[in-house]
Amino acid sequence: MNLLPVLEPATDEACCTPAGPPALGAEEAKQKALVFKALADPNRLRLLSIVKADASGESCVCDLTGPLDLGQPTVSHHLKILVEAGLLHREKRGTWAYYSLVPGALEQTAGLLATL
Amino acid sequence: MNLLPVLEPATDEACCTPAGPPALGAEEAKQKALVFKALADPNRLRLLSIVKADASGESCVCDLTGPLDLGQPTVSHHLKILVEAGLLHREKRGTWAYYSLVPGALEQTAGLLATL
DNA sequence: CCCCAATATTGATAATCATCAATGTATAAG
DNA sequence: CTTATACATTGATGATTATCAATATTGGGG
Repeated sequence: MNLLPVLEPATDEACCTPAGPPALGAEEAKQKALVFKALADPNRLRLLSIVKADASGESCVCDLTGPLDLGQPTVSHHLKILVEAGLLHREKRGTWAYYSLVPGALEQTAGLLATL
Repeated sequence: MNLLPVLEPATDEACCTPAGPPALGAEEAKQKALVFKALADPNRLRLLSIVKADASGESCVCDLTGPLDLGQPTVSHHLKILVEAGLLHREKRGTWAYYSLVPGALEQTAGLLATL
């Protein structure tokens, strides 16, 4: 049975750094960029904002085409991008599709910036 | 458009809300999208990460063209976008240009998500 | 002054994207 | 079954973007 070194291992080259990740890998960066790509459009930011501001916590497409000055297919397209980015959740009830914020998704995205 | 079922408790709907902004205006959204546009590229995320990970807190262009598989003009272009977004600071000393994180910029960007 | 190294800018090109018109799909009502 | 409504998908188009090659600019020696 070997004993643990009493002092810090002097041979370790990374003994004093706060040990953040050395850098962002190519694949990791590509993955994180996907979320920011979804946020990199003014109309998509407004969609998130409207859904978030709604008292019921969810909005249907017909409630979203009005505030934005966009056609219905364009709004559907943006909503799909937000769903694929993991920011919105889609639930179909009857003829309507209700979109709501994925709980914690915005906070998790904010966390991505801290762990760059 | 559609009628919502009135099943909610309906107690204290106005008195307890934190009174966040009702929604995001078009101009405000356009402004916020600019920052996320700058973050919506894998190579720019890696640039930020490398600058942040550097022990000295700053990196010159010659330190950034290696890790990324990009030419020098492309790296300069990305750095310019990050500077214009208010995320990086540029300081020229001699022939070299040193880039460093703008203090608090990442945290402030994270805050944008909370105030959507 | 001339030359070299580090970085920035310009111009061109291919790829991605936002938008709309037209069409497709599913569900509810009659 | 037929029709209408809510939403999604497709195809096309104009705009934006990422990248590189070539060139310009800046600053430091000789």
